[in-house]
Amino acid sequence: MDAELVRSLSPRRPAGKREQTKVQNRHLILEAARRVFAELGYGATTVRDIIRATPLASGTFYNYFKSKEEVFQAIQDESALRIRPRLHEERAKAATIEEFISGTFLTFFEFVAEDQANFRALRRSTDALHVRMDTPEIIAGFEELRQDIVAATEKGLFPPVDADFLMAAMVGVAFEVAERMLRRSDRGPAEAAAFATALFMGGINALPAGRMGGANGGGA
Amino acid sequence: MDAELVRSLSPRRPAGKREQTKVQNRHLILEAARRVFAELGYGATTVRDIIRATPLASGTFYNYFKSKEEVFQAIQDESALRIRPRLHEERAKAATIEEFISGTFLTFFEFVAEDQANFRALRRSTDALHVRMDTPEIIAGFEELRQDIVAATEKGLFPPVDADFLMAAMVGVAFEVAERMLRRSDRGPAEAAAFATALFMGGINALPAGRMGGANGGGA
Amino acid sequence: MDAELVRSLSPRRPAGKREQTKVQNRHLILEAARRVFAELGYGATTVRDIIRATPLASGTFYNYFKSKEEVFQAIQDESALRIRPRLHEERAKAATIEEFISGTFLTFFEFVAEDQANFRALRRSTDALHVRMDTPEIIAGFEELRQDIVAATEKGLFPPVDADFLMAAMVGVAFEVAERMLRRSDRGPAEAAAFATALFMGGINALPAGRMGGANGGGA
Amino acid sequence: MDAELVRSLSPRRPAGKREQTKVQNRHLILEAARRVFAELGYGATTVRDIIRATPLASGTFYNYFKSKEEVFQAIQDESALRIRPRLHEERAKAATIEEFISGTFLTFFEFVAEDQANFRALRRSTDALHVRMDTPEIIAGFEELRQDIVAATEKGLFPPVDADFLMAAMVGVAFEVAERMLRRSDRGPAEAAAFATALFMGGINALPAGRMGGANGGGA
DNA sequence: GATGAATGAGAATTCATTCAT
DNA sequence: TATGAATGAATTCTCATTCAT
Repeated sequence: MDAELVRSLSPRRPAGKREQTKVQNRHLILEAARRVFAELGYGATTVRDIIRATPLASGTFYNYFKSKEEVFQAIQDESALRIRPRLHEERAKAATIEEFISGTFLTFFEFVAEDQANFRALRRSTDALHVRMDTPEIIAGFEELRQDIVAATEKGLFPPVDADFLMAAMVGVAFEVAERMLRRSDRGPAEAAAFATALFMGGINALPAGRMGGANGGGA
Repeated sequence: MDAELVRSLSPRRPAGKREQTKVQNRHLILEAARRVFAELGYGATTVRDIIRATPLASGTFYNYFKSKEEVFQAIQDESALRIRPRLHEERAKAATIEEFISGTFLTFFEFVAEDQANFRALRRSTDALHVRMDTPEIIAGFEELRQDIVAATEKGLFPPVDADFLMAAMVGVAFEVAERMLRRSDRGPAEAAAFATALFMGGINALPAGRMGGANGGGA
Repeated sequence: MDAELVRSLSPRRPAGKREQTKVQNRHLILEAARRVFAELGYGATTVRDIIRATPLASGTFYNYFKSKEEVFQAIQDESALRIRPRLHEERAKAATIEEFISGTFLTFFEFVAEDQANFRALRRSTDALHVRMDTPEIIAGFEELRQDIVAATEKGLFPPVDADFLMAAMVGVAFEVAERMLRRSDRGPAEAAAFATALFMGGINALPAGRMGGANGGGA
Repeated sequence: MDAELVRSLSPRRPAGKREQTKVQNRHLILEAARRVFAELGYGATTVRDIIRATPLASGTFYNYFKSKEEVFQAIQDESALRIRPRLHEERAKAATIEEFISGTFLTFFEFVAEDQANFRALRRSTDALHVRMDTPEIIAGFEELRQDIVAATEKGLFPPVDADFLMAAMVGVAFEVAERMLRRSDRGPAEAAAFATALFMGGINALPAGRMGGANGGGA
């Protein structure tokens, strides 16, 4: 039985000094990276920049991450990990289309508003370059939305839509409207969600039927 | 009469060899850059990569562009310059909401389909990183859409919507659905446009009133 | 008790291998630079030339110096640091003008003779270009001479001279005569110093009064 | 007989348009170079910088000079060419040591004062790097001074000095004091010359005998 | 595991110079 | 002779990564 395993199983060594430092260092790096990405933008940031924003030594970085890509991904995944369950839960408990739609958007916009620093790292205001990294966790989030749509359709909540396109549309609206919201002082998460919800509520019934749908008169 | 003089007076002056080469070289670089960006993705591409994809010498690159950012921007602007007038024209001649909306989306999706190579440069297939560079020309395109919405609203074509959010929503749907479309073999520009149009046609009347709107029961 | 702790407590701590290497590398670079400057002249020397004259990697250079200017300055400062105290001491202990003057020149010319390699870096034998870098340390040396002159004047050792011009004159003679000395086989430090001393000894009393001087009929 | 020769001999083609432009262009380059050297310092200046400061094309530069070194040398030579005859004349007509010495220094300091821009290019105030290029013309000026000293010695004007060291001393004092003079507002050419003259007048008789002197007990 | 200096490949960029126009 | 874009060698410098301590 190896030492690592013993330690992780041991109920009365809840966080050895080593583990604590490890968690702490990882956190230090992630926090530093968040700040640096937000300041320099993803493209211009180098591993050195991140290390410099840290009290740690350069070699230490590589005990935690292989590259800036990996840190970036970790940051994105962390966000996704925090919001995905909330979104899914909202949709799971939705009894109506409206609850499904508005629950999704309101949760998302509220999250973005709380988590601005992070969101801004993706879309840096000061230069023209937007970056979005579709990490496995984020893609899973998209896929989950798609499946929730399919499930809702099967429950008869939704008409037979093209779930793939609908998911894309919701994602596009969510990200793009979120960005506008952050730039405006007259619109908060509630207004943004109201807007997006109304758009989809009105539109949803008019949509051409999707691939998995039943008998329908799809097409343009 | 000397050759130079003759040339400068000639109304159809065939643009001296010098000018011709300049135009040609600029083109050479832009084409090479397009290919390289599509292959390696924006982030991984270096100026050297672009030069290598060119018959030109390294120094020559710098006679035309200062950095890869600048070439990238030039490429994006070029695309925007090609599509913007088409989009605007579609909307200007729209007599109904439907023409406005479907004209915009169909034109956009058709452009993307034709121009795949370019659009793909934004998102390298093999990695998760999306980039979008909002060049002045592109931003102007967004703004133009916003103003066209305002104008249509004033003409009574649209109900009093939040033009900023509506523009953002259309942009988000356009880009995100376009990407899906490119990945799917069962959906082309016509289907994508039909989907997006239906969504907005249904939704538009349900939208809360915008900032410039008249008396209506908007809000969350 | 761990090794690090032991080391840090040890009063004769032999400067860990790391520190040793750092000092050594800095030295390696300075030595190489001295050689290269002497051979190619300051102007023609590149950072690469210096690195090549070193067993180190290119990046290592930049851990120690930012540019060839900085290495050059370090070399000059090092020289100045070695000679300044000697010069000052000579002058401080001078009981007569003659000791002041001859002590300064003899010390300088002897230093130059010992330190030829360095001095020659200022002037490449094969071309016409002289360079002199007035580093802070060197300027401080000039200023120290000026102040020593002022002090000697206040002690009544010197007549009330223009200390600024006198300093300049001594500096000019020192550098220019030193250079001649190095080119001649019939004159060494002793002769050069004798020459300069005689010049200033004879001339000093004839000088017009300086700015800080008392009542006298100076001027041209 | 070649065209160039014919042209240069022809009395009635005092300056064909071609020649005029040539002289003008050469002048343009020299003036631009003077400005740029004064601004950037010799080391940092590139041929491109000089060309940019000119209305001419890059290729044109090479019709006149091979490198920045050559332009620099031309500038220095031009100065030397202007002052050398004046200095020599002063010394040739000197009936006494004093006239020899003071004529030399006053002429030099006046020249420097008039010609500041030029002189400053050599010794750039804003950074630490001094450059002096001993062009053939300048070296000839030094040598001329040495020979004038020898001649004056032979005429019995000077005691039997070490002409080489004396020349060096005068050169050193001239350049170093000139620089101080330019930095001071309370001392002009007259004062600088008075200072230098007094120094050398007093000192000269005390100097050890030189190499070319008669029987003397020179040495330290 | 942490440290941080060394490494050296390679990226960005400049520059003197050429040469077709 | 003037022009100015093209050239590509050369230079500066950064960076991710390693590894002895």
